[in-house]
Amino acid sequence: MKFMDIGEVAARSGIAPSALRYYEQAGLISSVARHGLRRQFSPEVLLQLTLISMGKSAGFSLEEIAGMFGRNGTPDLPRAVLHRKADAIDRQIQELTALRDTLRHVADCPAPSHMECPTFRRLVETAARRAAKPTRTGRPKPRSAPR
Amino acid sequence: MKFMDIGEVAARSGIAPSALRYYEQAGLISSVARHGLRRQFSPEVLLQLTLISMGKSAGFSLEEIAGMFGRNGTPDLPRAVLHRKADAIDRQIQELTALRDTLRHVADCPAPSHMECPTFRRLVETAARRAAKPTRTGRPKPRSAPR
DNA sequence: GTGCCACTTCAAGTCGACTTGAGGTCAAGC
DNA sequence: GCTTGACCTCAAGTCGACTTGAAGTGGCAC
Repeated sequence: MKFMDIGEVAARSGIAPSALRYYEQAGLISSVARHGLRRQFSPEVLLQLTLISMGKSAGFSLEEIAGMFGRNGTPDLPRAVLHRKADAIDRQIQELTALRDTLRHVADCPAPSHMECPTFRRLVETAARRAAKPTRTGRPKPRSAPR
Repeated sequence: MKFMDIGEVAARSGIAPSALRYYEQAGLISSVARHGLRRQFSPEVLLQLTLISMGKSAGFSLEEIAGMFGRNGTPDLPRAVLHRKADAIDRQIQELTALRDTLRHVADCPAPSHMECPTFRRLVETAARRAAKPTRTGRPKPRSAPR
């Protein structure tokens, strides 16, 4: 029965209390009880928060994450949907790989202007072709600087 | 000398004219001339826009992207910085891979509650441990829904 | 030469994901 | 029993990345 109040969850997860309240309101996590006014969280929530962080860094919105992992943190979607999400992530990994390779290439390529380097153009054009594939399910998103 | 005006760039790149003006203002792209009031873009810009899209889907902010690829689209950063960016992307690929594997696991695992499945917990905890590594350079970011 | 329409600028609005601030509550230690 | 400090709620603010709207401009087809 060792429950944590929001400050401890924040300390253990590295997520601000205000964000945790926001997540609760959004239905991503839930507190198991109150001690006076204070929310009490079960240790379980830390695992859920890890899942949420993973989803966020994958570029999913909180709404999408809520869709993947129900309020209790365990996904209750049809297998097919989950596999489609996984496929979307695979495509994103492809894109990231292309970007990483492009970056490493330009770091090492001695050509004066990369725009004229055939290897560079090939890397970018290949990425463009892949991105043009009309298989968009999970999508790229902006980031906001952590404050 | 075949320059394009903004509508054509938008059509070819799939990026809205308003966004292209915003990018120009942010110093991510530049028009080569004006035809009356109208901006004229060189075909080069399409490659730059691909680079920008890649960066965005990697979770970089426009400012970071502007830092990676100068106004002319070719990076002019020290090699070390570029390699560090690439390393950050590598870490993100790791995270995405973990999330994908977790998703595929829950799709196929017959356990009634994933929270009690040891494989599930191991996957998530491994990801948590990796995320806890204090090697943060490139960071995860939220996404806004495409409209 | 006139009308159309794709462009232009600039200010304001929107959206997601939080944070901040004001004002309030309450359990625990003294 | 009183203070303290960690929590509470609710409204408003912020930030990045755009979009929208109003009002104007100018090349080109007719």
